[in-house]
Amino acid sequence: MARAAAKKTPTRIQRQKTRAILDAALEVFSQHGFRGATLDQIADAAGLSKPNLLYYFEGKEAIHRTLLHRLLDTWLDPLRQLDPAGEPLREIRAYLLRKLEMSRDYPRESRLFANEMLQGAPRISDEIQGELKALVDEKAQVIRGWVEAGRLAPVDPYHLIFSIWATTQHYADFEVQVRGILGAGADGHFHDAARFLTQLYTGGLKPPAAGARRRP
Amino acid sequence: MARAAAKKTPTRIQRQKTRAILDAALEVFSQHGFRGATLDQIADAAGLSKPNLLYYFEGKEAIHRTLLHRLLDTWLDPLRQLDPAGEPLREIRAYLLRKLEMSRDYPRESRLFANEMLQGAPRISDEIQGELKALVDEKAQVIRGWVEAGRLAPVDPYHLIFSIWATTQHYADFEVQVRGILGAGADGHFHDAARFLTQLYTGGLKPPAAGARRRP
DNA sequence: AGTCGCTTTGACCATTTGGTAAAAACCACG
DNA sequence: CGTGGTTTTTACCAAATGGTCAAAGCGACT
Repeated sequence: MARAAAKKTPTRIQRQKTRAILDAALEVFSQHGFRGATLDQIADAAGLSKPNLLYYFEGKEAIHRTLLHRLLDTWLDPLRQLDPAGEPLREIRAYLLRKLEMSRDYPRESRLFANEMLQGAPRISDEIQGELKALVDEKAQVIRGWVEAGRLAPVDPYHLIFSIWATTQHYADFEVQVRGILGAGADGHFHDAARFLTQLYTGGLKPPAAGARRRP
Repeated sequence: MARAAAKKTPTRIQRQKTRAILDAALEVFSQHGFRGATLDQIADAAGLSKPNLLYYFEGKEAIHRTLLHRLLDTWLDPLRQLDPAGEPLREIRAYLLRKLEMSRDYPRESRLFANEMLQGAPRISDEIQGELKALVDEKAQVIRGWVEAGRLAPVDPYHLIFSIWATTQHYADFEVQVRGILGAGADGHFHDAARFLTQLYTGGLKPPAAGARRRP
């Protein structure tokens, strides 16, 4: 009994099917949430029969858990790259843009994560209070350092990070709303979002001084 | 057969039970999503039996639909109050704070809405492209006017609104994450959030000019 | 007190859904 | 080409779930 659980070198077919299943599951889970998704849907999307699906994974939970674990790593990458040695504003802007790109390129992952958070993170609360918190604490320290050195306006590092998460992930998680309001037009809105957010974080909304309009 | 559907004046009991049901349903739907919620859970939370529950509502969908419809109205109120005659920055800040308060005081509503968006808004896509879009278009026009009058930095009105939604609702929708990172301490973080967001939208992150630290 | 209409209950159903068992089909490798 | 392990399928379950129905209970008003 090989049963995917085994740690032996996986067969070509095993790797192949496992990937297909995870991809299908990501699609389904991210759209319907854990309970809303059914094994039949996933099996169908993966092009397998339900029992066949269960040959590769222990059960529904196992698939979901696997997805979530893999996701967290990718998800935190942009923040990991925040360079303490870099120029503060530039670093933050770069981080923001990386996150925005992730929302554009991996909306399903974003929604999977959002779903889990909404339900109270019953399946990854450990990672949140562990891995995630550790990284955020570390980077918050970096930002605090910048503030104390007078290289950044005196802001709360944690809420700064939250706001970046919120604004960027919004474009993936609330995509229907965004499209519904902007019109179903091409995805050009990601470009506009990048421009807007850059300006917001850099300069705020204060109007340019009265006499100085057009070219500073 | 009275069946709550009837438009006649509702009985005292009818009003009372209907309220209890909707409140219970809000609790359950907002935490588990539409498919994740069960009639038994809702009936239980409302203190009724399942058949009794179904005496007041046509079915699961009907309850959900009712909640969503009522919600939308409350939800858009803060934006409706944005006053075209007010001072731009002050108006936007006030709007932001109103939204933040809603996240603090009505997190369940926020999550219900978020859940629906995540699933692709299958049950309120009409309202989004209708009522909601109309209001947003109107207020975006107001903001655009402020920009053109040079009373506000030249920003995209739509993305400005999106960012306000995102940052404020984040505190309700991702509450577990926020608490997990900040520590389960008192809800003081809403105060900090208000302070941070005010600063972000007003002045951005640029550090104060070198010589000018402490008192402008 | 009696009665008519609103409210509640208990017993049931049909479907859906996560999951299992065992046989059949397949495939790589000697 | 046969054989041992890997995959896949067919046939089933038991539990959960949305929903129905008819009978019983209750309450307000005459």
